[in-house]
Amino acid sequence: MVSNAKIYVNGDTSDSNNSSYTVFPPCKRMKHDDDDHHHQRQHQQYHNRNNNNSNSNNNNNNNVSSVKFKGVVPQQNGHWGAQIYANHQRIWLGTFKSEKEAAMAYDSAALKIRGDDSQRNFPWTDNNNQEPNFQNQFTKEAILNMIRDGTYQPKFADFLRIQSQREDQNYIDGGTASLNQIIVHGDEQFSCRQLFQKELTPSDVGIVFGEAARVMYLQEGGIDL
DNA sequence: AGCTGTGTTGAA
DNA sequence: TCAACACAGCTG
Repeated sequence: MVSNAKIYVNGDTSDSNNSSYTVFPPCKRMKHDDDDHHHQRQHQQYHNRNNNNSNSNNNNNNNVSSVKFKGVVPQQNGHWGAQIYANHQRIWLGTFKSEKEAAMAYDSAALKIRGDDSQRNFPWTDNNNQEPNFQNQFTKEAILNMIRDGTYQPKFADFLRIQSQREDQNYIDGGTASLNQIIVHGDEQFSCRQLFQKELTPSDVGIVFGEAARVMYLQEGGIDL
């Protein structure tokens, strides 16, 4: 259970603002607050299990939550274990501070073990639909080990980051025409290329367009800082 | 001592 | 296949 996990990119698009947020390694995370449970109720519709016993919401006697995720089991101390079964064996995926993390661990393991049409806890999103491509780089054992040691999510986040940078670069490389596009600003007209060559500082470029544009700036003869 | 993960069992 | 439960054994 050791990692330097920083961001968690899997799953939850019901987050209002973005698709990534700060996390801690498995079993090292802060307690989740109530809005976490709102998300879980939504997901329970997707993962439609236990719909019958709606009165189980009043979990009065013990630490077992009313919201059940597939492959997630409560631990004595309030933590959550994740597990998946394959060929008559339980594969333990680790323990987590929140049900949601454990449920995400299950989804990632299920994707590798059972494929992308397996039943999962969270729906597919723009982010996690790249997950099969990410997983194809690794063996099943490697994926499971990453899930267990907490490095899976940060590595997947790196994968997504690199992917989006490549897309940015492709846009610039293949976008010569758009560089020559004329922009009208007041009485003045200039091309996008002129903007690159004359108007922007490296920091401007970095802020507005990110790393890919910084490379473009350097290719155009800009000076790196 | 606290926690993790395995052993086991019964339900689906 | 799956989760509930108990607890052995590991770790800090």
